[in-house]
Amino acid sequence: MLEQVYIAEMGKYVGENVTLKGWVYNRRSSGNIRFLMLRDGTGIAQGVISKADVSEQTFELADRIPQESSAVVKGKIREDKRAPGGYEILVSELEPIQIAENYPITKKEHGTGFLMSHRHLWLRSKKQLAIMRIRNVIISACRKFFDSLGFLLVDAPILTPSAVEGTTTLFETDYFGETAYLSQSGQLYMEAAAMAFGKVYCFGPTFRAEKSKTRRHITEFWQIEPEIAFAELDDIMELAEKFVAYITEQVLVNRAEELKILERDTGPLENVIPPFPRISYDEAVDILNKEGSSFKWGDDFGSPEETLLSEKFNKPLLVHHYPAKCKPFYMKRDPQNPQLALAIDMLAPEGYGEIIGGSQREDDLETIKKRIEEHNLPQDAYEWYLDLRKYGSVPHSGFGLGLERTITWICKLPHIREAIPFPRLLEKCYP
RNA sequence: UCCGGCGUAGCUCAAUGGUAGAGCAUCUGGCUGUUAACCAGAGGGUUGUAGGUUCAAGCCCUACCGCCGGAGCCA
Repeated sequence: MLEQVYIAEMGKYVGENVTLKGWVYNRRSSGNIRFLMLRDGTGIAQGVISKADVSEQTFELADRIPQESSAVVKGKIREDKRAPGGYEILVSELEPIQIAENYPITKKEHGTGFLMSHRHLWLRSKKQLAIMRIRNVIISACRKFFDSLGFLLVDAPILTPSAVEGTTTLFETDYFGETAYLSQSGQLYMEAAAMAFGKVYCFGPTFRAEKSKTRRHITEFWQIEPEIAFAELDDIMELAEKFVAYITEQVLVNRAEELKILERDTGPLENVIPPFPRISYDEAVDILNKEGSSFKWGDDFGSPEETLLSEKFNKPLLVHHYPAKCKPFYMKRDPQNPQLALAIDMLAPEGYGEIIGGSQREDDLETIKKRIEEHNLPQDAYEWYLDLRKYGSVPHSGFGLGLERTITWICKLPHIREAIPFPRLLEKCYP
């Protein structure tokens, strides 16, 4: 019985001889006993090598095999309280696959610049694995949530002919002699899809060439964007609440171990239960001014304002009815007050800022034509978009959730760059 | 793009303007249950680059490059 067993499953094989395959994470020794920590992506196992049990070469190898060497280990599994994880393998054979060169990431601390330039290796460490496992649960939760509500997943194109906003923040690329742009949102296409299928969402990478150099920005990030025909602002506020609560719950239920590795205090996450506080932009401005901020009505919130606001509440915060002038052309104006847009943002707690942005969309043909003009956008690029208002236009609404910002908050990471396997940052595209 | 901080051993950091050090990693040896093991020893440096001030510069000045943080920007 010598087939490969994954470390996470070790406990099922107590007393049996098994084969583990993995990489040397660390090794320790004491006299005639050697301890080899082996990782395989599912966990870390302690291998015990006693001088009496193995050949001289194997014992010698166990003492010298460098960190991150790949190896096949055979031996008997047993339970032992002294082993991290409660189980260990009594090694009878140790077969190296490749002897690693000097591994640059050592057991002591490293600076961020160094780690980022070794991102391909940094991913092997415990915390990075924990983050990626949480990311995976969040992605599954997003899909499960919308699928279970009868939404249709519709993939938006990544190469697009036009900009949703201006053209300053787009990555440009040559498209057979024409200019194409990397998508910064699937939203306009989701509006078309919603008119076709009712309730839809897309889930894919989006790109922004902004020269933003903050802990909240990467140039390539993933968004989940639902769009719903006949839905109004209140409907998507409720949906956004349930959505974020579901994601949080899924992480708490399925990734308790990983949250512990990240030393994440789960108290604030357990509190993420609807209803969330909802305040209007006007009320938000009042709060800011009361806190001594010199923020003026009509401006959009920057990071300091978002942080200040979200720290006033112990749940995600919904802010609605923003001034129309700081929001994009497709948002519907409030019929009660045309100065305002029917827009919402959700700010994550603990100072993590905006994780959701959404709105009810403008559904009147003449109004949206006027908006396109006002924003100096090329009308011909939006002909197909205007068609949606010509053929059975209905009220509709949607929002986008930034995946990496959500991960950053749930894991309480110091910077968004750790929330994605290979972050693309301002002027940095390596590895 | 702007503001601030920092660039010293493979890594993380020390070093009044006066002989460049420590921990980890590496190498050698020791230790029969280690938990980022520990103990002893060894090797490892054109102090980011280019100028300048000074009897003397890792340290002071200028420029450039790089990294970090923040702002602006940002469905």
